[in-house]
Amino acid sequence: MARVTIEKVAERAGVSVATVSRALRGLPNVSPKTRDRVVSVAAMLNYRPDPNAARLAAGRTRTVAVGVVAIPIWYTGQVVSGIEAVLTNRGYDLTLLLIADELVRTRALGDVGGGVSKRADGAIIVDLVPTVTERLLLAEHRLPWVMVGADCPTIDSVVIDNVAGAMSATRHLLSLGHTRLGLISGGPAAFPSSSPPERRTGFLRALDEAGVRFDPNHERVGDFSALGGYEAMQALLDLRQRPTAVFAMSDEMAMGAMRACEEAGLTVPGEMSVVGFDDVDWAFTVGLTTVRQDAAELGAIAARLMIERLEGEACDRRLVSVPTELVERSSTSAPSQ
Amino acid sequence: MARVTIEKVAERAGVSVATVSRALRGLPNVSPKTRDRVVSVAAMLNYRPDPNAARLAAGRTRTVAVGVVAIPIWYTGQVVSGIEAVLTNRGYDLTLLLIADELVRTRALGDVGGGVSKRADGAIIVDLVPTVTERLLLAEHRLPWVMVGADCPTIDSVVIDNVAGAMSATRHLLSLGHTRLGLISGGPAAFPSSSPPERRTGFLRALDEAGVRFDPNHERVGDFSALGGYEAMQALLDLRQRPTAVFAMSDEMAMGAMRACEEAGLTVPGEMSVVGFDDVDWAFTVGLTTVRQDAAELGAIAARLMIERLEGEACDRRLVSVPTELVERSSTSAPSQ
DNA sequence: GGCGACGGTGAAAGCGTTTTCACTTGCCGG
DNA sequence: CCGGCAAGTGAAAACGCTTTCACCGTCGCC
Repeated sequence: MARVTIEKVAERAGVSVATVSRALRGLPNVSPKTRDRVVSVAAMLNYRPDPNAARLAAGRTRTVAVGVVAIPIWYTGQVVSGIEAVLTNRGYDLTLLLIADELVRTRALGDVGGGVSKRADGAIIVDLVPTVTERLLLAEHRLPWVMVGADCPTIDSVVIDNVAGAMSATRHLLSLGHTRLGLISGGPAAFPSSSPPERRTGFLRALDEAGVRFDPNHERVGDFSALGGYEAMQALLDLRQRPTAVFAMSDEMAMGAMRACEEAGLTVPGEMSVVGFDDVDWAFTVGLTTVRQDAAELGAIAARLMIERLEGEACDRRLVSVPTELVERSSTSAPSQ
Repeated sequence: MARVTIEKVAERAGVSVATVSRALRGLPNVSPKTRDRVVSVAAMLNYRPDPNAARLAAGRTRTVAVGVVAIPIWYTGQVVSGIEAVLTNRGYDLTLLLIADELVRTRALGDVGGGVSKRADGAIIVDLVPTVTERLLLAEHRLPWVMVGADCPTIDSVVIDNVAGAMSATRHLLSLGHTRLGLISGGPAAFPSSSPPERRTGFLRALDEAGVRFDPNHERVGDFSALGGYEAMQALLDLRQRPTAVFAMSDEMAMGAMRACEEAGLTVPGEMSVVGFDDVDWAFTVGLTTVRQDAAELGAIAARLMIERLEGEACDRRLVSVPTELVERSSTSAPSQ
């Protein structure tokens, strides 16, 4: 099965390689008759252009890089699969960049000129806000960027309204009559995203709105994992004056928190209400009240924005926000006396 | 910031491009002195070879394609992140191929000649067993393949011992005194992998070993999701003679199953024991007894095998099996009278 | 002291596309 | 009828590397 190149197609179709190239890519200035012939010859020979040659010649890769902090989180997986779906559909390749630590981060973002810019036409960054320095570097290599999960000024961003989401969760708790609320957050260090501070803001704003005071001691940081939530809740339970309800910034942390309660002999929601964030697929199995976000849709939108940037004409920076929705289940109730 | 090409480096270092190429890639036949000079000039100019040009010239891509069925599953995310880690570490790119349906599957596997073989040097397929026809097609384009999660004859495979894993779970249930066991499996249709039948085999073998009879009516298929497990368990609970314990082929299904029990007013493990498979990060939050597998490690091993195939000398087909481990928590106990 | 071998190097030929540019036609309007 | 313009086409120059091959010293060896 010898390599079939564009040249062979040209030969068999009795035209030049230039014409084949044009015909196959749907460019103008090819007569319908010629185009048909070329297309059918190509099909017959089962010709596939070599993407590398095309990339080299055209200077475009038809590839977008996706940078994520950590795949194994539910949220990340959803986003990536949303991106993948539309990218594949539009004939783009997707190259994964796992940004595990500072080192890799530098390699991927800072040094992006050599790193990414020759491998991809653009990059979608999931839940990672670039530093100012990094932003400058990005700008230098005129690569299109789109952020998902963080509203990054001057860069196309697709986000959820974390403030509103957190507020809805918090209001729900308040409306049930809770006045001593706990917060299981994710520290910037653990998860260098903008979501934690935003959700924190929403949480505090709802309290403020209701005139309820927040005891700073009632905030613990998890690392967005079940274990992190578990330990955070244990710490809260150790307090002499414990909260009667907690808002965890992710479902996984919420589940860890519920576990801690159970081990401490507290019933949920009887003695402790818990609300999470995400609505992961299995959240219903523990009756978790949570804030639903459609992470896959976030990814899909980001991919669409990217393709528009790559193929459409220049346009202003865009920001799209997809709504969240509180879903009430059985992990929350009025506080017991 | 003009493009810095290999030519510029050669110029500044006072050598030919050939020498630069050799020096930078650590090839022999370059004097240490020359190499040092080239390396430092390259660093100074911040030179990065264009991967596309390199691929075109060398005929190798330093990219491996990863085909997965569905990213959002815990298992898949783990595997991919394991792969990513070692690939990145060794200077390979990773391109993601989401194989969602038959259509894509054909495109990705069947048509692999044009599809993958020019984009990647090899492919790692996660949890998908290719049909015989597909295997022939793969063989045609001399691409190295490695399977993870399925022992595919003639192809390098890294797997866990599903039979043994399922047996350990089942024996555990039996040793507690259960004799009416239920099985929540994943149909081949829902999840075209070899794990479900293998786990089923292990389950049946353990029963057989113990001389316990299996009521075929006690098997329901989920789709490896929490919801699937939930519905499967509901069906089991509807039986006039229900099992007293069930083995679910994934933790997510197990959690759905536990939920169904709770809704039906059954206590776990009091009136129903449940054991899962995977040991997902949050399994401990519901006290799930389960069979732990290190999915990230599976991915890492697969990536290493792939790199060896690509860089090492030819060798026989390899099969590596990584052990599983039963972890006992609180979702299982002796049956109630 | 000659001779082959070998390490180090450069020139140049690809690799398989895309894209520019120049060159035909055929057609239209004047 | 002729000049000009547009559509259709091909030749050839990139694109930025890798790799082969030939070449030149230097060495070790008989």
